[in-house]
Amino acid sequence: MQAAPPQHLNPRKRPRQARSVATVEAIFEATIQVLLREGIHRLTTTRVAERAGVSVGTMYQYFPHKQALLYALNEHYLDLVAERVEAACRAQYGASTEAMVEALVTAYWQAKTERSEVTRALYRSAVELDNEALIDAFAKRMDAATMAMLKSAPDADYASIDLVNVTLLSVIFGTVRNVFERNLPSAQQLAIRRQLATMCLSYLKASGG
Amino acid sequence: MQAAPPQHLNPRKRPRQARSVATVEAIFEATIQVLLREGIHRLTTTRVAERAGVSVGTMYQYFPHKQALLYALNEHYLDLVAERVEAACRAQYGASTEAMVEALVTAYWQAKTERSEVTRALYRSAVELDNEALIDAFAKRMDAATMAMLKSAPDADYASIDLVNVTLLSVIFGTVRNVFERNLPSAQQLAIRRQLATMCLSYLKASGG
DNA sequence: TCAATATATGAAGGATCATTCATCTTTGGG
DNA sequence: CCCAAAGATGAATGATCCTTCATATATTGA
Repeated sequence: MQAAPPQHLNPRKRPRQARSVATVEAIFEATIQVLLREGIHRLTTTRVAERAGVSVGTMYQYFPHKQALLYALNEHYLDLVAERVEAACRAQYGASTEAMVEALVTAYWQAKTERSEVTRALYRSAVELDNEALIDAFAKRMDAATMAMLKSAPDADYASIDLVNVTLLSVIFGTVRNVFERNLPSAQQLAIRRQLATMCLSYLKASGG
Repeated sequence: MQAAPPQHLNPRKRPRQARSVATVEAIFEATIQVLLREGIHRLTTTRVAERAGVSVGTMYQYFPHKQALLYALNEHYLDLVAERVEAACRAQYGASTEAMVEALVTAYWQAKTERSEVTRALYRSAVELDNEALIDAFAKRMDAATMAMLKSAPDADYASIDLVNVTLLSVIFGTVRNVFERNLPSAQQLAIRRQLATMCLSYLKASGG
């Protein structure tokens, strides 16, 4: 995610020695842990530092403030998700519409639910964070990835591919989050996921796929 | 929303005189205002009281603590949304599948986006709030409302209506939220809404509607 | 009109937190 | 081996907040 972060959210300095690289990693990990175990209103710089096994001061060497830490964390996470979806899309170039939809739904769903507590924690950390730039960049990346995939379909000819594409993504991303947040039994989650894929496929077919 | 709130979130006492009814209303309104103008991390009991034109002490006569206030606020809001969707569903008993889907998508979409800043503010207020009971109750109400509507269709016979119904709701609710949060231009929002209705309709048709 | 009850006040207590900075320790290239 | 730069420390500061309670005012039914 190379969205230029809002000025004030820039990291303070980059780790140069192996020691500090480890420190920064520990801080990220600790942030997730605290978020998970204590919730966002108990996510304290001191607590994070403590769990990371460093002192508060150290944290402030790399992040100018708490928000910057959370920003960086979200950036990292979205990057992982984006990469996985992109890879899944690339793998389907020239494939059938059916394979494309299946791959897209599966890739996104898994990326989000594999470590669902972490995902949940990050959703929470993002509230009240100026991360519009992050979300935008993510959306654009996903848009480009799926668009390229759809265009490579040998048997498809969409009337308005932009609209079809943005709809597809909105529906998939939205549904995943909704199911995810309702914390339904996993059997039901799986069933819905299948239905979703079916629904998207018939939508694409009807739209020229 | 009659979900028994977690014990600790119960309101402290009910307003009995006209005066205090007005006070409670003012507090609700003020909470939304503060949430809107200042964000959740500046949502302070003092600030809310100030904006409501009462003293902090007064707030604590009706809400045992901040969380209880936010809980009550969300309860109120979800109630409004639920009522509107229920009414929309009731109005379509016996109608065509097409009319049903259109009505459902429109009702929910409008309920959420009509005062979109308020919706956004409430989404934020709900984070880090023990409102699972609220969400569950809301989901159940919606489930019942749409299920009754679908069953009343003269021309439909769904293989597994439970799954179809829960999928439909997940997709609609999820998509609305996704589009909503991405803050797309309203022309595009409208276009996606139309696509969504189309998509749901073809899904229902294919499922036996 | 007059208690009894309901409602409102807001200063003060107690707690938590984000952030800084003077000081100390470690690292790695020469 | 040495030292300049990098990294780490954590007590202290200043600010903000939630919540309480002793006190004051308003309302209502009799």
